[in-house]
Amino acid sequence: MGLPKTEIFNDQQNKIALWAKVFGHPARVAIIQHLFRINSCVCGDLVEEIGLAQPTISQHLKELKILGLIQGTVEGTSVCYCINPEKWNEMKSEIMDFLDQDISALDCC
Amino acid sequence: MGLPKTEIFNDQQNKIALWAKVFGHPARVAIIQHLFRINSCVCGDLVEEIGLAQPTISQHLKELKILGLIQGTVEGTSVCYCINPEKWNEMKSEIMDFLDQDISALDCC
DNA sequence: TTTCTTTATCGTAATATTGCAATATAACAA
DNA sequence: TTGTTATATTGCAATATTACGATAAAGAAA
Repeated sequence: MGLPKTEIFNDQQNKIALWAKVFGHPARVAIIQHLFRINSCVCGDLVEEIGLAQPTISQHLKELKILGLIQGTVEGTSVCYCINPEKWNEMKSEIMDFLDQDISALDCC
Repeated sequence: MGLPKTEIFNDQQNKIALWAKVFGHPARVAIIQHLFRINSCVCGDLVEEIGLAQPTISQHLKELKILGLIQGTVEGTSVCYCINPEKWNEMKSEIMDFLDQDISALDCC
């Protein structure tokens, strides 16, 4: 035990859970916010910006990269990261579909 | 180690991470979807509906309850769960604020 | 009362996540 | 070549999460 039983859920449910999980840590939220704020790619300053050790940041970047939300471009010695707009919009619309259900008609106890 | 360093992030970042984390498991996504689909409260049938053991469902319900997204009303021997519309909308707008940033202007490498 | 039904809690095993020191890698500079 | 800089990977310790059997709690039914 200890592993989620993904096989008993449908693709949509598993996908939403995967998107949500990657935002389930404030460091990854902060990384995304920083990429939006500077409005371009970022090389190197994330370690100082976020305040975690370099290997830790690298690991969080990897998780965002695996889902395709960010992409890295090698620029000489450093790597520039930026948001992948297509993936971001794909994720956004899937999350919205889940969140944006009509709640006004709820007939509750 | 092993514990997230929440103190180095701001309240908004931590809150988004908390909301996201609760949806980071497909069982909790499925529970919410079921509550929306039947459009009323649900007593008892979640265990058969989801397909996990009763203590496991109870635990997932508790996590949704802690964040206030669902509420339980005791009905005799059973407990009826339903979505809390106010909390749902609060969560939704906070997540939307995070997701709904302008990506068209991104000047990337 | 006793029994049944329903949900919550406890305890525990298995796995996942977080964080970082140490080290590896890769490109540039001298 | 050697050194420097920036990022990735490895390895490991600490904590968190997931899942469920056993059991508790509480109201309903007999």
